[in-house]
Amino acid sequence: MTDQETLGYDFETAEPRWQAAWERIRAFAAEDHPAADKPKYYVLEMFPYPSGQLHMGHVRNYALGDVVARYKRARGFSVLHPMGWDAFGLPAENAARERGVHPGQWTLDNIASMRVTLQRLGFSLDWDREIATCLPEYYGHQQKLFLDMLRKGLVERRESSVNWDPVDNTVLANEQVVDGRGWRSGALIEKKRLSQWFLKITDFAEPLLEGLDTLDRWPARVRTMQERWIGRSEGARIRFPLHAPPEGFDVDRDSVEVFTTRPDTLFGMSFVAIAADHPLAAKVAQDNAAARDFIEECQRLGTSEEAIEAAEKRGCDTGLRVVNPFAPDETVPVWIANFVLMEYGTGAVFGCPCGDQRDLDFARKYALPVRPVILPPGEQIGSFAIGRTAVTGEGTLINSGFLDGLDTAEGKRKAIERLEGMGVGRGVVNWRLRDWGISRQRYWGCPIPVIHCAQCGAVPVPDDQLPVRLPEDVTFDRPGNPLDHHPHWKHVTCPQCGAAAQRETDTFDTFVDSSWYFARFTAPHAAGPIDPVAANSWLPVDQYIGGIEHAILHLLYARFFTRAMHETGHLDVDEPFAGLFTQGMITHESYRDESGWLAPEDVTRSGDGYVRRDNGQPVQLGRSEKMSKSKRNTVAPTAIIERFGADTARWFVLSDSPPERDMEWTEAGVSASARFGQRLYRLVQAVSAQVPRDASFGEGGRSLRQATHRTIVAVTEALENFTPNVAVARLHELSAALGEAEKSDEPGMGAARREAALALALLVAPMMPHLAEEMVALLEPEGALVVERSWPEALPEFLTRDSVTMGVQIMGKLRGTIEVPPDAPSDIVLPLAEAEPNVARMLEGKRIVKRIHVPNRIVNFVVAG
RNA sequence: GCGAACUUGGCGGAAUGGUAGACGCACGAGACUUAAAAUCUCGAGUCCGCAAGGGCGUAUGGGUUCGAGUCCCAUAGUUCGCACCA
Repeated sequence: MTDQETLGYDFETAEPRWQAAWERIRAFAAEDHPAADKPKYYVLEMFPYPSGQLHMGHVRNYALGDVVARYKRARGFSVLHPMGWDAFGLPAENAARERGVHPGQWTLDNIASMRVTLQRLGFSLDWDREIATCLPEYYGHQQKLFLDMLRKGLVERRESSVNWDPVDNTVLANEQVVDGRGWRSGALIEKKRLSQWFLKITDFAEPLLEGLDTLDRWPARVRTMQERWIGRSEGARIRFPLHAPPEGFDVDRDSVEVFTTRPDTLFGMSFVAIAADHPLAAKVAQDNAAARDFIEECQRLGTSEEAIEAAEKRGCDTGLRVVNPFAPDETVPVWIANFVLMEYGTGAVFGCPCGDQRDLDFARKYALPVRPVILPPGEQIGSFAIGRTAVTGEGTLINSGFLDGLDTAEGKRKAIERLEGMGVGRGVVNWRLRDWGISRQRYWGCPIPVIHCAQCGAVPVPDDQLPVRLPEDVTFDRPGNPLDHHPHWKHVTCPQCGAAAQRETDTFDTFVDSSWYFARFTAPHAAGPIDPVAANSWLPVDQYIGGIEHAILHLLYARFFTRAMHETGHLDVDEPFAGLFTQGMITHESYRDESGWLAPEDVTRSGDGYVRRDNGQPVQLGRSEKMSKSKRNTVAPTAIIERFGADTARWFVLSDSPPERDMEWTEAGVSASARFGQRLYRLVQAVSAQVPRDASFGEGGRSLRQATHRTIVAVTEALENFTPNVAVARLHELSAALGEAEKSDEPGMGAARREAALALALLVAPMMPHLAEEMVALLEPEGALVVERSWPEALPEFLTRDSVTMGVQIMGKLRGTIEVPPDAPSDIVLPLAEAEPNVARMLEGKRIVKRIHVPNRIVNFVVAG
């Protein structure tokens, strides 16, 4: 016997039936422009990468978005809720190399099967607006956007470093570098300089930072993370001339410019450190074998900041010395250090061991001098010494010549003033944010629409030749970029002079694809990239929903791109996402035995533990963690839909955990959700069978009506607050009240039950839309579809309470409760509280010092003696 | 390493600074049943107590407050991000 044969509600036939009914009336098609008589609401979930199978994380993400979309539609908004595919990327190329499938075919097949799953889940999506970034109908417009930015001066070409695998002769992504080695070849990777395209996001550093203040419906932590990422800091650039330069070096030409946020500590400088890829380091390395080896070693760390920062702090003395402008008699050594980043500031820092922990560690390691220049508050100048801990806070400057006695802020000001007066430095604002390198040496991405000509340089592909299409006939039988190997694709003539020229064979970073898709959704069939009228009327996205892992890069790139599209005349908005919600992961227990990880369907509960289904042998239970293929602790949405139906899957992912937190997937939880759906159906069946449609309310049923209308308020509030788990709890309570009412023969209870049943149906609809339709069809067979109905309204007369229960505390500890009328004044409440038997007993022999009464909430007696 | 966050019964979690543990899961007892499943009813943080009631309790240690899960400081553990995964 299958699960559903024992059940009353047959989701297997009902779900497709209602999906067809919605389709028939095109219930989810958005207007080209939001209807004039309705407020607009654009709800968007981060579109998926078509990896092959929809996973539970997607179900949670899209179920959340669908709750918002359906709720807002019921509240009378003109809703835009589209879906598409982030379809370019490395996994398709990996599949091509590993299995010989063409990346395009692999991707389109994946899209086809994932679309079916999304549709079976019954999401209220406007499928007419579907886009896939790997199709020329999408990426051609992206090429146009890029060229517009190029013409506007927002694009630059310059050199930067990549991870190079010398065995596979290919560029590796950071995630393909494992412990400094290529993931396939195992070769030690090297840094390699390549000419690449950059989008000048740093031009927008200030507005991107300031714009964060306007995003009041973003999680504070995401705003903080972006703020830190952009990293505005005030400080100084200081130029140190070389002291007694060796042969071939020049005092000024080879001087070192540093950026510092602590110019006040310049008197404590004991070394200067430069990045391994600093030009001066390269120059030193020409005839310094030790430096050469050290630089080579640094390059093996790869390009990821994480690897560089986590590595042991090491350095190599170049033998050069520079002069401290504040102490011209002193010179300090110049070191190459593996913790200095070329990308930040000037690629060089001065080391003040007193004021910076990293500098102090470095100085101790290489026996460099440590001069105390900051006196922390409460320390005495005579006894203060620096041990293993630097003074990273503020203090009073000491041993610092003209800065002596000043505090940190004043010291910075004076130091900069003096540096500027001497002409060796100036106060500057520095940003941590770096320009966005968008060139990728890969096939499965959007071609960069540029032609390289020996005479004319980098020439944009003329607009009328767009899109530059990816060639289909490519091979993956050798490493490197197939576009580069292709027999004729890159060989073209220069659009300007007609001479033989070469196409750019790099493609865009896939983050470019996802930086404007929300705008394309507003007019997905427009002839140009963006229809400004549609974009300006639908944007910004009112509610954007996705994973916290995108808190920085994707969201920052999209914010930048929107500003860049504004500047190139494609739209008039600056911030793409007015509201942001970041949802947590789905986790599951993991199981293993000596043969390795086991899938949930291979194990079963037995007593206190788990055993294998096939041989009954006990299984070790691992902790609950993110569903992943490697741990085999995944649960396929398709399997759940088949066994329990879409509504159960949706209900479960929404029910237990607050959506921003991780949620644990459990078998018991899913079946509980299925049971609740059946319970609702039975309750409504009973009402439909027992209560005539024209039953009148009369005097009875007030308590059920109160429960109904309070639930309407509570569920509405929960959905507005993005806490569907709380809505679920309140709906459980209303269903319990409705079940209880079946036993009552109060006159008027029938009508109250009908009212409760209909409210239940409408309130669960955003979460379980198919079941809701079924429930309403039982109650009102000729009535409108739920998707055409508006959200229920609570009647105020049922929201008032007859009495409230208040806690009574003594010294903040609960000693009893009292029943009082709502909003009862202190002269009624306090005597009642004091008279409560247990309270009275505890108050005996004590003197009440203070009586605290918070109406409807609490009474607290402070006592003495 | 740096940045950001999270931590409440056996489990998921609820709680405008005001009765901690709503709601659900798992568990136990009972009803229905030839039996099981399903369904329904009741119970339950923990310790002491026959009970009434009391002690303790929201990761750990401190602080602010009449009152702290909630605010502040420190510590621990876990998670996310670190610019070529998406």
